[in-house]
Amino acid sequence: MDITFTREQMLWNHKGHQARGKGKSMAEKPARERKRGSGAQYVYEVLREEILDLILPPGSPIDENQLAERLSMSRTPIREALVRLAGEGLVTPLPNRSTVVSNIDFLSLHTFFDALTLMYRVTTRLAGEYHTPADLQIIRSRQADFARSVERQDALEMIATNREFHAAIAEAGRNVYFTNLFCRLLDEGQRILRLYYSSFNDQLPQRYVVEHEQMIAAIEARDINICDRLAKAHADQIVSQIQSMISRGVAHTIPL
Amino acid sequence: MDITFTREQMLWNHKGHQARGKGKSMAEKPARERKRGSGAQYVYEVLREEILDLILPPGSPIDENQLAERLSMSRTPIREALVRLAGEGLVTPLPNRSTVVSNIDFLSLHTFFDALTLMYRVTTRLAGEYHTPADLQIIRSRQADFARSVERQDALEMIATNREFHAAIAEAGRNVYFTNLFCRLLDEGQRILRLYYSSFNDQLPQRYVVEHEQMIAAIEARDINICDRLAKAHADQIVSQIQSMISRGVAHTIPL
DNA sequence: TGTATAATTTTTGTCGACAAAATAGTTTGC
DNA sequence: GCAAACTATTTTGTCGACAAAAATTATACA
Repeated sequence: MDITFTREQMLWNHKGHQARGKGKSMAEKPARERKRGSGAQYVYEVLREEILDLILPPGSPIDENQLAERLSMSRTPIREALVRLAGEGLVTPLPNRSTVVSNIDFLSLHTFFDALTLMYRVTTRLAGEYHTPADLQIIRSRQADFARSVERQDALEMIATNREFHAAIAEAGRNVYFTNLFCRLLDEGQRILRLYYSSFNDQLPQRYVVEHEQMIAAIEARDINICDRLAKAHADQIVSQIQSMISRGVAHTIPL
Repeated sequence: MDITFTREQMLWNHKGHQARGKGKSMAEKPARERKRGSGAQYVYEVLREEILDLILPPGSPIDENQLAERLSMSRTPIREALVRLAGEGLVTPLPNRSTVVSNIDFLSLHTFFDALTLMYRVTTRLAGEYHTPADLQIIRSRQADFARSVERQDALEMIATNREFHAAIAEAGRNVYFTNLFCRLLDEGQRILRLYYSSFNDQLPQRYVVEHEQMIAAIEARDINICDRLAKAHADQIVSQIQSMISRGVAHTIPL
């Protein structure tokens, strides 16, 4: 039940929407004069964003030569970026064949939801325990960003700002192991949500804003039990929304 | 409070004990005639093992040229392996300077223990939920290996077989996210335990054997509450042993 | 003698090239 | 007309080379 795309759909996505987003120029970068050592990092960031935004849809092959030409550098830093992305599971290298963007395995979603829920709980709990005033300030700022995108009914931005909000909470919990896993899960979740983002414009986001506020209050009060309960409720809410999106089956980025 | 080594200690470790273990030849590999595409994988495995066994101690720099010569291949596959290891946190790349084996951060050990304990619990719990008879067979086999190494009082083998036992339980839980994190934590734990393995020959391992048996029984009975409780007790036991080892401060691989 | 500067060596990050594998395309046989 | 075998092209994995950066050594100067 992996999601797959025909070659036409892939090309549609890739060519047609390649240069949208944060005003990237077609030439993609002035070419020469990059800082030494920043090459692979840059490729990594570009690819990561395109994968999470589904500009590179699941299953699509990544052509090293083409990328090298587009970003005007040699294949070496591109390969390094691909190895890193493979380590994070965003990309799957097929031996002696092209590397492809990892598929979204809908059959193992319960596994994903289990991990996501537990990480919601444990990071919020730890944030209640270890946060500093500076952390709270950042968290509140992220929450303001999220509320603004809900105001605007911008589903895509909601997904991104929601991610940043919870990532900030995780940071306040000060456990790299949990933060790393949680961010990986949030990334994976972003890919799934992007598939269904047109369903994201209902009454639920407003509820999320309220729940976020409650979580902030619980964190500030350092009441880890309430943190845990709120996080679990929030996670369950999100999980059931994703599940209902999937069962309704309105994937947005598989058009035509 | 990161652990550091003088250059002499590093050389002692590296040169003196490099070729011990599973009968690796000094030449390290027949050189030519490797399968295409296996190069980086091989380097990865060699480095990983040497890092976990502290043959390459924390903080020691990894010389790409030297490695390339030792394994008789070019720097390209070596760099790929290093990127992968960096992704797993076993190695830390210093920009424009050599990559070093990641330090063990004793100041953040509580963070490590938190994550380890939670993963012990959740993987055992999930194993109770999702295991198959085949899983149980593997788990029992790993437990037999562990019991044998306790019998032999071989502390180094205890560490390895204990790792495999719990990894098998995690596999039975069928959640890649948890399994991945757990294995990373077990690897990190292996490095710490190796530092103190001489303290590992007391009465505790026998107790671990018993606790393992109880966990197997709970998994087989599919009683996830007992699974959870036993896993927590087991984790607490191990954590407190490591803490007492550290407070006693008898590091074995920092000799002379 | 000690310290700051300059020259030298070592090491990393990137590049272009090449051979093994796989893919695509063409020819041959039935 | 279709399938199998062969050829050509594309693409990956690896290599050696080179330049930028850092580390090391040598030199100048107080």
